[in-house]
Amino acid sequence: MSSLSKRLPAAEVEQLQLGAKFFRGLGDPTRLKILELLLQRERTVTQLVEILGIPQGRVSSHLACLSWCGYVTASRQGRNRYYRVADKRVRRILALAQDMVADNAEHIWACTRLERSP
Amino acid sequence: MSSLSKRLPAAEVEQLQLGAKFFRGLGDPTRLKILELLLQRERTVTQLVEILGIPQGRVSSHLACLSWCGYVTASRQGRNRYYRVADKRVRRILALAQDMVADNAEHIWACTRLERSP
DNA sequence: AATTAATATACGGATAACCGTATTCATAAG
DNA sequence: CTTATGAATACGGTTATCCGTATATTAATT
Repeated sequence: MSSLSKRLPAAEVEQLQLGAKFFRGLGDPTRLKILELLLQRERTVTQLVEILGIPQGRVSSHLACLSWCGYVTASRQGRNRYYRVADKRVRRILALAQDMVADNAEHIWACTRLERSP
Repeated sequence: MSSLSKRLPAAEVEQLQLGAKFFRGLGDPTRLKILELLLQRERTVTQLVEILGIPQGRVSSHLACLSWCGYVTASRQGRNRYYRVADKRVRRILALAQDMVADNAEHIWACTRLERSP
């Protein structure tokens, strides 16, 4: 429970949780890499496994996550499943973020909210 | 360890981890609400505490997180500390996301990668 | 200097999310 | 119908992240 429920309307809290979940979909390096690869061209799970070098099940799980959030879609073709980026806005969001990250790289590492470096 | 380290260049993995961390900064409903409030106008910690109805330490922690990632900055004024959004791009990212969320709301709830609803 | 107000940090517990391995499901080929 | 290939799901362990409460820091006020 987001602890916001006390003072904020339930409907608004729900919207915020939805948004947060959406961003958490992008909050994993493997998923970011997958999106990057799918922005180049559509690909099958096996192709992604080869490039990423991680277990097939893991890749499928990440793709499932990306799919629920509306970042990617898939289509069958024989026994292969081709994944592609679902929405033009994905590219824009990633570009904007990359832009901001470039300007703040050193700081971001420190963001653990509690433990600090020294 | 992101498990990508095997096949991808270390420098690229680092970039991806940075990007992921950046998005995780937005992956919390309280922090999204704080950003929304700070997009309206600058505010002190106490003001945010009043609106959000959560412990002051919690708010400060979230602000610290947002600050490390470059989303907000602060300035002293007497014994108050005024926080404001640091970058125009924040508004654009949030708007894009809200847009996409609106189109995918039902799906996003289901994104737990493993456990499914039925 | 001592006190108060505003803000920041620390700590321990609870939950979510990731990982690797193993298994199941689906489609096509023999 | 059986086997093999591609993909999805399940499970247990580990780490990250959030929360509440408590404490420390900073600056103004008396």
